[in-house]
Amino acid sequence: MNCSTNTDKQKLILDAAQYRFAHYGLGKVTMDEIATDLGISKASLYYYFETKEEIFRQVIAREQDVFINKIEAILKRKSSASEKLLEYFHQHVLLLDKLLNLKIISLQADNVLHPIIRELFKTFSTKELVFLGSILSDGKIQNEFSMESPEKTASLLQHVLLGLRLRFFKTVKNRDIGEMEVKSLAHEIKLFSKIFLRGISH
Amino acid sequence: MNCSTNTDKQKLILDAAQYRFAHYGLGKVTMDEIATDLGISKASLYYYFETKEEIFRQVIAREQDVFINKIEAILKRKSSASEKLLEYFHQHVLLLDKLLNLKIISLQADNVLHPIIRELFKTFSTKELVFLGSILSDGKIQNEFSMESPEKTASLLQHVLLGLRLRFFKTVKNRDIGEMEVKSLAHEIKLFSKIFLRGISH
DNA sequence: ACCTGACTTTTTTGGTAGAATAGTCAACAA
DNA sequence: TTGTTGACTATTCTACCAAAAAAGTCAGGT
Repeated sequence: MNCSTNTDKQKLILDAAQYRFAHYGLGKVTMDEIATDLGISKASLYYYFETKEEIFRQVIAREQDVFINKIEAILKRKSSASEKLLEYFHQHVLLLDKLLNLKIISLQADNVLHPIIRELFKTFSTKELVFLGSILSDGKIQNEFSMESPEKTASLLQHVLLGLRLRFFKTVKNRDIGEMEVKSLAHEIKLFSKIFLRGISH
Repeated sequence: MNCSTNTDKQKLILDAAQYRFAHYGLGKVTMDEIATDLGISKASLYYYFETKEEIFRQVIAREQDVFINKIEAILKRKSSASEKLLEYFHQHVLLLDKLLNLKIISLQADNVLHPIIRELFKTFSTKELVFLGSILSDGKIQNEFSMESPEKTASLLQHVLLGLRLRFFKTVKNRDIGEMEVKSLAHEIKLFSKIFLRGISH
């Protein structure tokens, strides 16, 4: 679950694994390769981690942790709800970039994540939804936003963001996604955020 | 390309094929089945249509034609740009329902449409974009809407709609999508349309 | 406590034979 | 001439298996 209780050695392994995953994705990285990168044997990896999947899981978990922490820091600020939302959009794009490099969000259609990793995304998504809901709810209370249901609006917002991403991957899919492509998506999200904010402003 | 120049017999074939596709999808319908439904031989089908794929293409084309016609009718009305947009959203959901029944939008991940059918969707998408662009552009000229680029906004709108759809299919995927599920998506699109309209209103 | 080579088990891959289905055509009928 | 067909061929899908690759285990060494 947590990744803060990892030993230094475990962190080194996660680093090496992350480097490999970033290049080739989960399916195309072998335990032997990771081990060789670290100058140890494959069997040693199993001393520190139960399975290969568990390593992958923790690599994702680390990135998500970073995101969640940043997000919680945003919530504590004294800025307006609008500014918080904009900052959220920004961090959202940054996280996407990270996960993209890890080939976690499969660009291919065969996006069959193992249940455990799916679960990770699910709990992450839940946290994110709570976060969005509280920004919107706060904004409503402060008379900065105007909407019927902050919960439903938060859900919509989350769905639009995920949707734009999916749409994007679907059409780009061929060739690797480079910086330029991510910029393009970021740009679209920016335009959306403007209209959206205006749409819920009081 | 067109399907208005079809003979009566061809229309009957398309009807029979559509009925089958609606139940089982392209992959699970054989030419023999369609032929048997019509009480003719498979060879006869090839007298009227080049390939099985061509039949499927024309089935889709018919539905898209209906949509485009309705859309063009909307454009000619004297209603406000906002009302036109809302009507567009409405028709959009209806079309989705139709195509869903035809199992055209695959709910599975393996959404590998044949290039020809992909092309069909592409030209459809282009028409749709022009349509959206002109509504937004008109709205801007009439000082009803306020935005920097109607073209980019139209594109965003299209992407959001497609994205919400993709997101929806991805999460529902298991089991067939029934009326209830479509209602749920329609509901979300409705909420989006409210916020979006407010976001671009002058 | 940490590490490893040698091992077993599981998963992936590639090929292939047979079945299912798309698509063709010469001949027949209206 | 237009439409139809049974019998044909060509292509694609499926089920299967054996070999290769990779995951995962373990007894024993430092």
